Amino acid sequence: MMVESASETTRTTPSNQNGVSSLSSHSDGGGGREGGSNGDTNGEISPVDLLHLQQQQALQAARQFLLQQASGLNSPSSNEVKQSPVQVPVSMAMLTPQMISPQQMQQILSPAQLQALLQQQQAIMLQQEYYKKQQEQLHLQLLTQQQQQQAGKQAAKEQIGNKQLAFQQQLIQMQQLQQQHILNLQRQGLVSLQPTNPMQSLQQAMCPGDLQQLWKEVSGVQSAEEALKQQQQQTGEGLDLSTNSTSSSFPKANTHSTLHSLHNGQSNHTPKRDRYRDSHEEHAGSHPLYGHGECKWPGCEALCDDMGQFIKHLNNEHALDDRSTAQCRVQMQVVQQLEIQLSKESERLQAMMTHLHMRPSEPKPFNQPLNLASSGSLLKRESEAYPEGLPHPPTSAAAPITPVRQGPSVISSSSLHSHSHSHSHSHSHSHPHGVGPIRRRIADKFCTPIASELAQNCEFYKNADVRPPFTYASLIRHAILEAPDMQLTLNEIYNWFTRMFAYFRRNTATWKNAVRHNLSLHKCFVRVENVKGAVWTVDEVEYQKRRPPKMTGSPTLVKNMISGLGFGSLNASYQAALAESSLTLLNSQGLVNPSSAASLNMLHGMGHNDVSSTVEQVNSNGSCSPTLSPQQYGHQVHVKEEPTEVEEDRRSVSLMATITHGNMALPSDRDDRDLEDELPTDELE
DNA sequence: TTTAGACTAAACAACG
DNA sequence: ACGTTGTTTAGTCTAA
Repeated sequence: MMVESASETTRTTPSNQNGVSSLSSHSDGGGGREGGSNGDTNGEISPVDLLHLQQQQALQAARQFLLQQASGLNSPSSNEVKQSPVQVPVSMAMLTPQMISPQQMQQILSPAQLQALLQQQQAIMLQQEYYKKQQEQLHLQLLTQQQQQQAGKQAAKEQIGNKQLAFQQQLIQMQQLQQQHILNLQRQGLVSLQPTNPMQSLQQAMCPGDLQQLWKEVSGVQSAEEALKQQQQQTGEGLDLSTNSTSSSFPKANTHSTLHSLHNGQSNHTPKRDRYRDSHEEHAGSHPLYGHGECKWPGCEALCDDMGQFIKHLNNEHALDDRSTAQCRVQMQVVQQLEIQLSKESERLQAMMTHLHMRPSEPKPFNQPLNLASSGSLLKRESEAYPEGLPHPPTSAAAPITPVRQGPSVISSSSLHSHSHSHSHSHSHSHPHGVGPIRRRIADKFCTPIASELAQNCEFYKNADVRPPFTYASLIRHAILEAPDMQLTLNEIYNWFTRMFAYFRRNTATWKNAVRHNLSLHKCFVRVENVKGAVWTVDEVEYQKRRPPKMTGSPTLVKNMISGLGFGSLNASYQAALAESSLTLLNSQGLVNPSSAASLNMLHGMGHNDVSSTVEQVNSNGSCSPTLSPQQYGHQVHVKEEPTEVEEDRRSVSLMATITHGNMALPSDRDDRDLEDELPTDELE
């Protein structure tokens, strides 16, 4: 029967996550918009080969790096990350804002940039070596101190212990610094190849609030240690262990670091050079987090003589706590970014080679990363619908395209999220039922890819009673396109709403009325008489006709949004936007089936020549009138007559949106159909 | 200030 | 008679 607000989720809604408050900081950076940097490679063979080689090198390096990073995620406790008490907000903070820009930035790495990235990775390796050497020195110092201790007996025990503590904390700080530095370099490599300050580029890539939150979690230990170290420096040698354990204002982290240090100290009697002799033991009892005699936990590198000691260390030092959880998240992010970059670069390579009529050396082994396989149903279907027979239309089309008028899809949903929430929140008072109007303009203005946004924040909307920042029309369209046959009955649309959004599990009469109203009002929704009854489909052409071209590619808007997101380099950002648009076009065009090429052309003929609308049109479905079989057309009852209307959400689906489904901080993202069983709402039709 | 889009509310009709 | 589905109109709010 009715979907009578079955589960009135009364959980506290993190409605106002104080994220980025204003997108519209009117700081006109005034940077010149430069065209896409990736020029055509229609030169001779040698540059082409060079490109190819560079791409291959980049892929190889990324692959290796990815493997290293991914192996670090196989921690036994990794599955328990979701137990974080602030699961939804934290995951949101992780997923949404700071993920967008670097990932989309990385799409535009030119071959030269790729090479620079390679060099940076080599630099990372060198710096890792440097850190390791420094750590070794520290270990050696500790070792000599221990020997001195034993020689000097217990007279100066406390004092030496303090020295040891200082060294140990120095060591830990070094490790933390190393981890942080590596992360920074990675992000820097993904975001910008300019040799700027790592933290600066990191901040460019992430929203300040989230950056702060993330690093607050991750570097909690470090900050504690820094405080401790400062304390030590101030008090000289007068800090004893008791003081250490009692005076710290970071009890948890401090306890951890102390244990950590002590543990390191205990295992110090095996110098690093000796550890390499025992490398054969590591293979006896292999553990993904154990290698070369040390703990591979990010930022740890504690020395463990054997597997048993390592297991002990793992259980003691890396148990399920906030710190481990935070580190896990960071590692997850690293892996995600690398995976995304890998897939992007693979695709780019494929496109380049196809464009140059070269045969791929390998049949796209990394074209579909693992996480992509477990993505949302819509995108999964789209990826499954990848036309193998087609000569990969993106390749020839994407490279020459200079999407000058492209709306900044690169900005997309990142900062929109919290903004929209606060927005709808601020207006909910005017509606007695708490059903504030969906702030359509938000999604419209900022070119939110609804698929991306939904894919990213799927779990959030499912659980939090937060109004999604999309119009009813876009939501309905998304629901319909997500359906297996791209058609839904009204009741199924209802169910999709209640399934996907906790917000729509109450005030059913209101929003259902709105859904029906939208279905009837908008010409893009076509009612089709089916065997079982009436179903609703989406007419993509009509849907695309609804958008006004006025906003597309507004330079001031682009600049505002870029500056509002805190991008440091406007040129780089804009190039990223340009390349993003072309790349998303590339990505989504790969999903085009032959029949949709006509609609594509038709759209161009209709004057919708901006890339974004084309991309959305293509990616959302692939055919103009989705899945209308001839007899369905024959039974079509009613075609509404509606003047052209405007609708938001015609952007591209970025692959990264699907990547985030692999986020393990979130519950496994099953198919939507599976979720229907969970909800006590009506599926009884 | 005007205008257009989106939302809410409601009336109404058709249908099972 | 009742609930669902679908259409239509009116009013309000917001942003351009």
